[in-house]
Amino acid sequence: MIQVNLKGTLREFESGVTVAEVAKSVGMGLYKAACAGKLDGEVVDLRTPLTADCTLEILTFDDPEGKRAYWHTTSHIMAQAVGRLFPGTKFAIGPAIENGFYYDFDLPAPITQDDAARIEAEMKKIIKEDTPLTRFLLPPDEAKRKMEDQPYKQELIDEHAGEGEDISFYEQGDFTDLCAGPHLLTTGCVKAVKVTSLTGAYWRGDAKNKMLQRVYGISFPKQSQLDEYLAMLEEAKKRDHRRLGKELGLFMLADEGPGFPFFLPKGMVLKNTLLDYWREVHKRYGYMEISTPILLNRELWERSGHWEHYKQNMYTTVIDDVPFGVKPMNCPGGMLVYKSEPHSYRELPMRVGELGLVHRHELSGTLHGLFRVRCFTQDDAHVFMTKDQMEDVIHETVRLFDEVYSTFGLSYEIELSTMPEDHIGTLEEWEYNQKVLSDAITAMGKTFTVNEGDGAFYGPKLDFHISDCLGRTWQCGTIQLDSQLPERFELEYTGQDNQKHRPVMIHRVVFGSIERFIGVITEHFAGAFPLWLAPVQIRLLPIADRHIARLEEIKAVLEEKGFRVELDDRGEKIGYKIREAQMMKTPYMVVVGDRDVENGTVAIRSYKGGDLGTMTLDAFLEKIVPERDERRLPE
RNA sequence: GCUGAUGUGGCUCAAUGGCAGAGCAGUUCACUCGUAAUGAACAGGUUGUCAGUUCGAUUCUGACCAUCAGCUCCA
Repeated sequence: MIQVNLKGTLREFESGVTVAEVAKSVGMGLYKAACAGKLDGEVVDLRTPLTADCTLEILTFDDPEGKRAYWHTTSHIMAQAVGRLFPGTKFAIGPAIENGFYYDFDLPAPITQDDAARIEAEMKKIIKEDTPLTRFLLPPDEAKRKMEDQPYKQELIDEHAGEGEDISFYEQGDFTDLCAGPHLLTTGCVKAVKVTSLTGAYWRGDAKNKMLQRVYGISFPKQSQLDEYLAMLEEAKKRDHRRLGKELGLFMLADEGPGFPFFLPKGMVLKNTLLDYWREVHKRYGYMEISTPILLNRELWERSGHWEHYKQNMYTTVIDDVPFGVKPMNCPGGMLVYKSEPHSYRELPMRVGELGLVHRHELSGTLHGLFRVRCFTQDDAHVFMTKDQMEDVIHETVRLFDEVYSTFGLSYEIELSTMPEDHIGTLEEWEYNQKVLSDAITAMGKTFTVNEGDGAFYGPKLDFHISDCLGRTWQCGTIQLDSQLPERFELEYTGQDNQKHRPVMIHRVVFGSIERFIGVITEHFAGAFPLWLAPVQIRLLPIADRHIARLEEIKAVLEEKGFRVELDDRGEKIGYKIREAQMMKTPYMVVVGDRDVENGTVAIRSYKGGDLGTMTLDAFLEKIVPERDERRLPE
């Protein structure tokens, strides 16, 4: 007999009892919902036998690991369905992902959108068949024989062969796949499924390899959960910044300049308001501001290393027979500014900001609204410092990030990106700088994940991925630690000891790119910006033409207080004007009719709250001035 | 860049190998109205571009351009 600790309760079982059987003993509900087990902290398959005293937790769809097992099983069901519908299919891989799963196939012929419906129907059939999944192990050579007509599986087996362990397989009826698991017990445990999209994807994610067909899907234990998920996708579609950007008149893109956004008057108000805010914050944190040229000669880019490591993304031209590069980053210009005069240790840390317009030739297929463009404004800054100021400067920078992001109600996750293959500097320098970054962030009580090999070519970086209200994440801020450029540009400061020393520096952006940030907050707020950001803050709506004069007086008062106001003097009914102001997501509407002119009042309507009733203009101002000045978020 | 899809007035979308249509938006006129669409009239298109097939192409074919879903890449 063995003792199993189930959520603090000790239970006795025969040795060899499986995780699934333990779940069954607790109750059918948990047995049916079980996706995997957590045995002494390790995720295991439901078929795993228990042979010693242990602590066990039954994982369901509500646990992240249980969800993975659920989706992974659904991906096997999809593979089985595709195998049945398209004989001769070669199977690649089919993992669970953040939202659902995919499976990559090498198909005899390309599949179309109609096939997606057929695959989904076949999957439902397999679910109905309720076939058990069984698990078995084979040594590598036998595994290869079992998968002899599957070239991609052969490659995967070869990779595992070196580890000297047997290969784990799962089988469900007419479909077998090598897989470490864990998996559900039968195909019938999966309830609601949906094939979400079809696309191409390279084998092993390498553009040199063959492109396979990737089929994405998602599944849930209840139809209602699937419906909810699909409704969430609809909501995300409505919030798409490309759609809202058009509807709200913020920006446009033209065929004549792919990836080069045009800002329209309302978008320009938004952009300038963000930049005003940025300047206010950075001034408070002791930053200076500079501006460096967009075009600089090739010799500079060679010195900075960009010519060697970033040329494929740079636009170039020739002026008076001299080759020039359009800046893809602001740093080299910043280096020249630092070098233009001698510096003392007393000036350090020296914080130099630049709202720099950079151009990068991104691949055409990667362009995406304002999220991925070929020309954007970085809210860049370089902080030059001594080595022993590094930690303080990083802390101060993270505090600045915290302040800015919380102003927008955005939360974030930190990623540490380490040395890429294509880099400058020694391994020792990289490791030292990576440690400085990770220690600094840990000392602040913050956690981070590591993104191996994803640093900039000149140094490691902390990337700030901010998540919007739908839980999607976007990389915006980054702090990059750089000891290479100061070396290459021979930057110096005079120390207390009257000797020349080399400073270190960080590159950092908070918004990342103003363009991307505008896209992110547009989706985050669903276009209904907080009062301080709204391009039009108040719209004035006369009931009839005779009320226009009174609203013109009100307009003058509001504008005098610095508000952005529009008067809708068209000869339309009040309902029509309100509808339009609502659709433009205008925070406040001021309605004036006979009653208001007589009583000296205004009728206020807010975008979020509807009709707020009648008040004096002063009372209205008392409400909205602090709302704007404190940059309050919408409720 | 790669794989697949798409491209019709400002927007959303119809239709067809034989004169391209609707709603919204726009303009004009009437209405002067109290919290999400007043009515009428008018105007608006070389169907992404360039070739080809055809008596005739917006429709079929090809190339290119752009966009979309992903891959790769990235602020």
